[in-house]
Amino acid sequence: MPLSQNAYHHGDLRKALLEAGEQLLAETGVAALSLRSVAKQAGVSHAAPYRHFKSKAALMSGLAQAGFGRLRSVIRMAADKIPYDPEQKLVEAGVAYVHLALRHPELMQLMFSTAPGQAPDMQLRQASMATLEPLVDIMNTGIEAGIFRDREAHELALVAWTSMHGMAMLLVARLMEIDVADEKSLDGLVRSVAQNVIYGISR
Amino acid sequence: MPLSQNAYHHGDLRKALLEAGEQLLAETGVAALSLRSVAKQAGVSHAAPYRHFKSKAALMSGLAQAGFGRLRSVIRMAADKIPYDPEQKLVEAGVAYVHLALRHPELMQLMFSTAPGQAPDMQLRQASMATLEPLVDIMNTGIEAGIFRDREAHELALVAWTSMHGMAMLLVARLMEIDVADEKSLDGLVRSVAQNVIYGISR
DNA sequence: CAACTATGTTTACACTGTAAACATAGTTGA
DNA sequence: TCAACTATGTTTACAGTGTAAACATAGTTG
Repeated sequence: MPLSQNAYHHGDLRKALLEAGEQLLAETGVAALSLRSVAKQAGVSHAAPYRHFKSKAALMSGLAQAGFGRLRSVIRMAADKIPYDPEQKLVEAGVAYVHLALRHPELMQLMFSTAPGQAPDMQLRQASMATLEPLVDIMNTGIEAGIFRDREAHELALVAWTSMHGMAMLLVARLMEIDVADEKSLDGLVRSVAQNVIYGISR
Repeated sequence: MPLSQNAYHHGDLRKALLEAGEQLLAETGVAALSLRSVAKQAGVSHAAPYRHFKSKAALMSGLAQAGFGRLRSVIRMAADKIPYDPEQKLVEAGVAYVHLALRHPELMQLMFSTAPGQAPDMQLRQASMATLEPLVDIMNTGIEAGIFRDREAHELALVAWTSMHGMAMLLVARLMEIDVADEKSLDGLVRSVAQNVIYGISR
């Protein structure tokens, strides 16, 4: 039995470690997320992770990449729910962005706290920039429909991304004076900011 | 000599620790910033900081507060340089925000990485929200001058803050495809985003 | 000047990331 | 077939971490 799990060889420890890390991240927070605790959660010795990740940072990067995947997917799903209206697509994308951030604050912090001032590894960078894709798509349809100003879609998408991201991170850090648990007022804030962004990019 | 420095009692160890922390933060990065290294840098034993900060987190919070003070001051100075034009004030505030972030990426990361999902201590929260004040002032003058839309200044300031902040943090994390060292293109990006924000809040 | 308080140091402990030496299982080539 | 090899685990070791407790010293106050 080559790929099965037995006492010694795990089967797919890499995936198991990422899952264990994700769970511990949500439960205990990013500060308490140690390599050793992840290994224990996955049921292996504390040095086993080094066969699949060259350092703790590499494991973290793996978790962050998965997070970016989910973020992009959530944004795209939110936009796809609205069939035609690009403005409404943008609003819903913003709401989805903020909601995901507040449901997984620890993951969000991890994703965007690459060692500051030094480049993240290429895979992580690629995963993060993929976040922009759904926004660029929205902008393109909006531009073609004559709703948004005729600039490069990338430029307009950046405006949307920066403000969504800033809002999400300030909310996660509890640095804005708003009760995050009150979904009514939270969504109101998001829609207000999103609407102002739309004003800015509409013709 | 009551307040002098002698072999045993330091004089003002609290301030010395904050200064040592600030220096080490810039030099070695937030990941390598340990309580013990700060104590050593300040020339005291590794447990001495506990007489002035109840935990490492409290020291970090102190550093973050000082950072918020600098951020607010930099924003205000940038806005004050422009005498009349509120739009231009806003652009310069954005440029200043991003420049400070890129000159002190480690500090920035520290300031906005409060343990996610749980409220920061009141002093830190207060310090962070004071960042909004210069922006609110700009909005008020813009609204009174009939340049910006007649909404609550706070609402408009939030739009500006979120997008400035998002851009700054994405740049610090090196998650945007732009050469941060190239000041020309960096400022171009900032001004582009700022201009779009202004479109959005202008009447 | 005795008691008290503030502010340091020393010692101790459990935990961390990581490297090195070792063990075991699966794969491969003569 | 089975010996060599590789992949993937474990164990042991080490320096560094945050923090608590016991202790030491200086400044302040009755």
